[in-house]
Amino acid sequence: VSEPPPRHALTETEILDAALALLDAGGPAAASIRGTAAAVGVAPNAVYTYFADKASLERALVERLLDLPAPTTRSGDWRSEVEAVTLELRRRLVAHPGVVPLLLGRPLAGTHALVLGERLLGLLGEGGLDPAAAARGTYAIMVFVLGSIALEVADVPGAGALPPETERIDARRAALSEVPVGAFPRTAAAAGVMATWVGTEQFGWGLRHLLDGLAGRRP
Amino acid sequence: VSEPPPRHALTETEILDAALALLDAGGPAAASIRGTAAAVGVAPNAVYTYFADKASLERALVERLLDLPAPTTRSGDWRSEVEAVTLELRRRLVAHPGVVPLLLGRPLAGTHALVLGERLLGLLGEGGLDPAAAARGTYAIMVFVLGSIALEVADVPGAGALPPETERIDARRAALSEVPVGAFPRTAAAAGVMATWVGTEQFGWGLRHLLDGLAGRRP
DNA sequence: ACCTGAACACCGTTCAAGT
DNA sequence: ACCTGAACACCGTTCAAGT
Repeated sequence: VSEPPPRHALTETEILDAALALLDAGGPAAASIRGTAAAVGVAPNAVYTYFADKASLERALVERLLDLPAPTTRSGDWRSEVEAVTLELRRRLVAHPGVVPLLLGRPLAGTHALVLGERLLGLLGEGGLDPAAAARGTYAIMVFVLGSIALEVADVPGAGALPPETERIDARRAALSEVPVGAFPRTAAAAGVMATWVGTEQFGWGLRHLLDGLAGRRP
Repeated sequence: VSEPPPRHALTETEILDAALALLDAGGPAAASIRGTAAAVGVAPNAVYTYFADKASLERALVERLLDLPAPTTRSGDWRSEVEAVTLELRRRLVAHPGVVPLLLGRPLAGTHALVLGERLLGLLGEGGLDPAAAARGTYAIMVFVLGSIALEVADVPGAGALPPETERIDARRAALSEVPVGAFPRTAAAAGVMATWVGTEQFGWGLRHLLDGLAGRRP
């Protein structure tokens, strides 16, 4: 006799999709086990059939976001290639701000983090860095990328998705305009420049200068 | 007639001390309002006399940790001065790993963050960077410092304080030794170097190379 | 194998009441 | 002004039970 089909043909992907949607809509706290279960239409404890605990679900969510597409074409030299791969990583994470705290809260130990590290190691080797410097340089680049993303996502007040860049620039400008000029003259003077540091431009500027330093080359 | 003294002469500092102690002992989740209240011997809702909500308490905790001692002596040129101030910031944050997620989760908008930014702006100005480059460079340095701290703290598995460096190096070595050599040849080859990247040394290495790049100077 | 109902031990926060 | 008791609406997780 054949078995009756299960009432819910639930999959891990379905659960992760629901959790990510909640995260995007409501911020880091929104992706509760109970909320995710409700979103896919099961009882809270049904989630434990697929994930051992909440940490496992979060790990899977992060891992999926770090699964960058394999590079197909070379855009240029090793420097622009490093820029391309880190920009893609940044784009993905900034698109899902709620996942960023989950990424920053646990070790960068997954398969896709290894893939990324291996790729950066190869590119820095191409750049003429000896193996030790390439390894340390790879770590420094990851530090810069994750730090950029952390600061960018932290700047968004509410939960959910990042507002468009023009709004974020206006918000920064408003915040910086309240810096007391007497106590912070340099900050106040630089406020105009600093307000526009939203998005990929400031990221690219800093990364290129870091690569300059790693390559021992004048910017 | 004189008023009777309050039963508990509670202060904000007392509450923050208790919350920090819980954070250091039990990790980010340990500093609950209820736990903190119990630690100082009051009912949970008594905390709301001093802090509007949990976010306010966390903000105060972060702000207190960013209150770096004012520089008294100049250690050398602008580069070593940048290194000194960021090392001090890193030292403080790494000493209280539980606070790091709280710092990374909200905008860097407090008074002490402004003080730090103003100081870095001045130092980069000394280094000959024009105001715009000094402003962008300051942001890049903050990105690198916070990224370093995030990665370092995230690498610690359990809650509470960071274990001694020798233990952390052993743990990294063990984790890296399990990287499949076939799929990740460069990572496996560099595992020996990478295992020892705990602590201030790798931080200083990366920071100096970033400053090299910002200053347009060969390392 | 997969799901549910019910429960346990927690949360942050609010409100009315006490001193 | 400051604190408490009690309650509300949440959590993650476990366990026994159902199919």
